[in-house]
Amino acid sequence: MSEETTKPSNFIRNIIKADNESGKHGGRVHTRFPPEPNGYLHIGHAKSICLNFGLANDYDGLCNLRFDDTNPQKENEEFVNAIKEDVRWLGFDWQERLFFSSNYFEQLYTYAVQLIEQGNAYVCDLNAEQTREYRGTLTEPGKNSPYRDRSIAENLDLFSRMRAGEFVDGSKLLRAKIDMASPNVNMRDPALYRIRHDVVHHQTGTEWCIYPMYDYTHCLSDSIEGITHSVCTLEFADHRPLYDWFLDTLKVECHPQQIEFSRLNLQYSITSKRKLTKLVEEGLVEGWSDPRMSTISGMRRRGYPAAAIREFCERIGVTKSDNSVEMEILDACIRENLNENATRAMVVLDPVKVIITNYPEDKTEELIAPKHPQNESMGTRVVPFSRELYIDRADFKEEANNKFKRLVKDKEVRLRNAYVIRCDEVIKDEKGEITELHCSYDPATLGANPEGRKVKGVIHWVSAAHGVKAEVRLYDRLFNHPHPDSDKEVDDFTVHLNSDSLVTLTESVVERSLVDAQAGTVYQFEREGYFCADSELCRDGKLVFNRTVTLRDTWAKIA
RNA sequence: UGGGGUAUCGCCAAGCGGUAAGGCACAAGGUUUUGAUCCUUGCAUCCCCAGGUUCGAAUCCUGGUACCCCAGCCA
Repeated sequence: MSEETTKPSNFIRNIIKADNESGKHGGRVHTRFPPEPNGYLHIGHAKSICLNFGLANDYDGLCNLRFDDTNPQKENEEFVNAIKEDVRWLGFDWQERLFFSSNYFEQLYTYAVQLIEQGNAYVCDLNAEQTREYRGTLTEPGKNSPYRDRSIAENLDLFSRMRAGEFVDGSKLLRAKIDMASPNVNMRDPALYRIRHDVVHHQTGTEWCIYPMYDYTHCLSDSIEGITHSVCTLEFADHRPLYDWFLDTLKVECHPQQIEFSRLNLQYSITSKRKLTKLVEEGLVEGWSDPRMSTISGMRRRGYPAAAIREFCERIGVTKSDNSVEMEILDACIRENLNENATRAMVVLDPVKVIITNYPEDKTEELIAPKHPQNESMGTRVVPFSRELYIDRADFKEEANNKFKRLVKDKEVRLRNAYVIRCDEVIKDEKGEITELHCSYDPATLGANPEGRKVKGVIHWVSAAHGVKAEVRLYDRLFNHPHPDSDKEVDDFTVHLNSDSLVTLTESVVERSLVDAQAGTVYQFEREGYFCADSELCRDGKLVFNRTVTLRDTWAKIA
């Protein structure tokens, strides 16, 4: 795709268009997605991934995957691998451009030495608490560190000894010498390097005992990679002067442009890595890929198609304004995709037995049903019909007004893809619970409307002898508060956890064609919703389906 | 008068001085062997507020107001 694109405009695309016209970066577009491997990616990252890779794609540019791995205490290889898998699954390709900030540690060290030589950085002996005190507050300027005016020679010596491991953690810091009175606290002599012994970095092992800070590392990594547009979220806008300061002060050739956009806030979910980590670590969910999680791996296991997530990221747009996106937009994207692509099936979630009293006991018909009612090319499936069936308990009432378009005692209903039946008798146990419905079928109604009467209701069913038992997991939103992580009334967001977010059905019966369901495949269980064969729980012939999303249900609103 | 950012329909969001796109949601019809899908129609005389400039302002100017972010040796 070139610049002549149909994608909706946004302010970043406008900047790129203007840059391309003025020749600012030589007409190049080179972005990067820079995750820190300290957790799994979530829907907010998906927005950033789609933006960065999408921009590169639309303007014939490139997008790198770069792990921002400067804090070995929180990072590990598991996260690196999970992130790569998620980005790839989302449909993006970094080709040979997989990088780590740690690839540049040596270069970064050299730049730091240059800063010291230029008199732009110094080694500071203040401890953490003192550093904070010297920094001042938002409304009061800070004051200069007593170590600020060490000689260049002393700084050079100290810094090389920091690297050599002569000093203990926290005893020294390399700091930029900028302005302790800056109204922007980020400019008050920010830390460049801290000392960290006793940690093994997932990429560099124990080679280093000093690690560079984000602000220092990020801009230079961008510059080294020849990034043109360094897109990040709004909270980094205050860091932009620092981003530019490092690049200007070091007089590097490539000076990328940092552009900030607002992060996604999805209602009834959480997009904070720290809080998602808490859910996992405290066992409040079944791991990072729990289908209720807003993680990419959770959504994948839930059955959300990658294309639907990409479409969602497209629809919500990119701006700098605070937002609160309704879950309905995501749901609409999921349904739109799955309605078009998912094979149809009949599944009885909560079975009650139906006996067709006028149907021969030993007979079975192999009825043919389309895999998709609007798309013949998807083919057909065989649905066995016999004397004993299951229908859903919710699809029967002994008495109901004619708004209830399902089975009612002494009334008729259409069995989807099969015959019209009438309920003649209701059998109950001693507790009054319905155990069987005795019905009669009209043999003339297979693929034809009954003579002289209209049957408007259609319900789904499964042949008792041919259906297969399965576990069905009904998922709902994980939280029952639209903004669980910004409710100032409570001190712990977990109080907003929805206790009904998972309802497990163990007695469901699926039609025979589903026994071979491949993990990850999403089906439409007609009249119920979209369900995905679980990738972790379908084992040894056991069938487990996750509800991806329900069908739109206008009846539920009325009833 | 610490700094930075944002304010257009319930939600998201175009708009860049020429007279308010689109999507979601919602409402009303039609088709339908999924109360699904699909189709049709409706849905901001008004763009945070108040002044001003202009033939003309959501777009420019001035002054307010509200909300978000920043004081990690996290990113």
